[in-house]
Amino acid sequence: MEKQKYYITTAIAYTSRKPHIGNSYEIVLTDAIARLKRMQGFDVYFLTGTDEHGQKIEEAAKQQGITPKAYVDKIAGEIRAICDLLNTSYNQFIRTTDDAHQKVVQKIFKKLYEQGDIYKSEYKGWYCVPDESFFTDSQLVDGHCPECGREVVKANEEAYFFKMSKYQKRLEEHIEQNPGFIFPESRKKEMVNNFLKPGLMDLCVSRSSFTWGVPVPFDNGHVIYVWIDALSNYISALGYDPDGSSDLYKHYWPADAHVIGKDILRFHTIYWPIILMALGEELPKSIFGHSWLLNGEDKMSKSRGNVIYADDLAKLIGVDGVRYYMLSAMPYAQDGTITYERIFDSYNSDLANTLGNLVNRSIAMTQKYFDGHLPAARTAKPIDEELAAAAQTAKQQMVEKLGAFHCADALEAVMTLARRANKYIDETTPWLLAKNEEDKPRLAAVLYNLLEVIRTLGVLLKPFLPDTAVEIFKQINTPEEGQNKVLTLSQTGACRFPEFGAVNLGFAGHGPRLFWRRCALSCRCCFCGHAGARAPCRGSRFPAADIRPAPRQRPATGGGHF
RNA sequence: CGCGGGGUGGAGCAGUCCGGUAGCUCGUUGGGCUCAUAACCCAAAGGUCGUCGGUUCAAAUCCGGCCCCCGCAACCA
Repeated sequence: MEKQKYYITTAIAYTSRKPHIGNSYEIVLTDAIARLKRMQGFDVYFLTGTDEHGQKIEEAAKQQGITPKAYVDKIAGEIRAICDLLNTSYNQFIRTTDDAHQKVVQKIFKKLYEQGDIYKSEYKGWYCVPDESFFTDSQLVDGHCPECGREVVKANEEAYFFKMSKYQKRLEEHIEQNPGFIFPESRKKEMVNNFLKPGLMDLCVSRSSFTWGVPVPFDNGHVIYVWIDALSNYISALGYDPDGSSDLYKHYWPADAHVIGKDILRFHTIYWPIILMALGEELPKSIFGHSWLLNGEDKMSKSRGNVIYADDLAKLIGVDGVRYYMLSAMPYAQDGTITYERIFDSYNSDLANTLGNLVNRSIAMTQKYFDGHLPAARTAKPIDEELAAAAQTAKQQMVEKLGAFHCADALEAVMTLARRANKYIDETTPWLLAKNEEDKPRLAAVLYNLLEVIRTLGVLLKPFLPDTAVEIFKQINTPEEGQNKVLTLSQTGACRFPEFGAVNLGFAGHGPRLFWRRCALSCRCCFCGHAGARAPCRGSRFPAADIRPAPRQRPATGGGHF
């Protein structure tokens, strides 16, 4: 039977500057979903990339005295490096400066123009002469230029417009008939109440005030503005073409999920579906507007000086440490916060104490008592079934929650299993069993069950912490087929492990390898290394990374997203 | 009255749709254990679930008023 396809995308990141950790959240979240879907047997295609045109970039490049292309090449490189650093499993990284993309964008624009959905008119607004910039009514601050505060003059600029209103009714019907189209629900309400209900204005889809963009194919001096340029990436990447699309496109479109930030919801839930309607293409199945990761109370920004970058953080707590924090600290539909103290606490208590220590102590006992090879004679007891049941619950919860984008809840379900396993150790007291020869079969069973649960944790962690999962499998010598299935209960309710015997440790004599070492930092608030024990310091935030990073990590590189 | 979300023990969250002993993680205190990473396990303290009122045998959960916080309110992306 052919696999069911699943096409998921992030927004493409704007290449204006190096992305901070809040920006990087999106691709990690999307990656977790993509990995889950692959585990579930879907034929997944995961797209990400960069949005590289526009006035801001043109200006930024000018300031640095380089060409826009050189500028975006550099930033796009940084963005991609961060996506790679964060171990995200995208299938394609599209750039809006790609030739193929630009050609498709031009074709789309032409098609829409020829069929009458795009028309030429005037963009009425205000012009700030010294800044050489146009502004709309709503952008003005007290009737003055929002950037310099000076007087603005009325100005008209020739521009192309898209007839949004023409498709409004169809879009409203579609949203109504497809309850899962926009989620979370609160975001959908915002869009419907703020934009759809009052009625859509036609959208200005070209600019002539700057040149860094895809040229309008039939009108010199105009470039295609961000909407059609950037949004089209989702189809151009697959090989959409008004004159006949590729097989890849036919196979994967429509997208199953667009994962985007709440700030660009309007473009994805209104403009984009309408563009697709005009093109006669299917609409995406769902659009998820995620919330933001904030630094304490504030949005991260350079001017506030509170920016945290994923690559810096990874030097301290490893890539999976960063992923773990992002994925566990974000509530479903509310903004989450990142502070050094919270990073420190969640890292130590979840990854080091609960998970890392569980793996470490279980393997250590297996080696200490059996030289790493568990004998076949094993005695089961009823309590084992509780452990197996906990594993089942964890699996079911993880799949259900992550599938619904409730990522933190999904991870919590996995950690709950790890905690249950730690408790099981105390309940079964293997160190006492080890003292009597006649208890050896029971001891073997206990340790086996632990290793099975650890293997299960490895499987369940794959979407979230891919490197950690691999490390777990390696440490307990898990064969390929054991890396996908979690343990199951037999019909009689007795504990039955499908890969019984799979965890025959192959490196007796070696100690377990610590991989989530507890961070013993002197400063709890900002990792600055300040010596005042637990007292908060007022030192600079996030300086050098010389404070005992997690031992395993990838090379640190640049930054990523929008 | 523009629209929407939030206000739950010290901190961060779940629960609210489908009313019925208020839950989880961290932190704190006391105890246990010793396989393990000053870890793990157990127990306890700590909340009138923003506020006022209503419906109900019963409300964190339903209804209404009010007070705070946040997001959105179209061409910066």
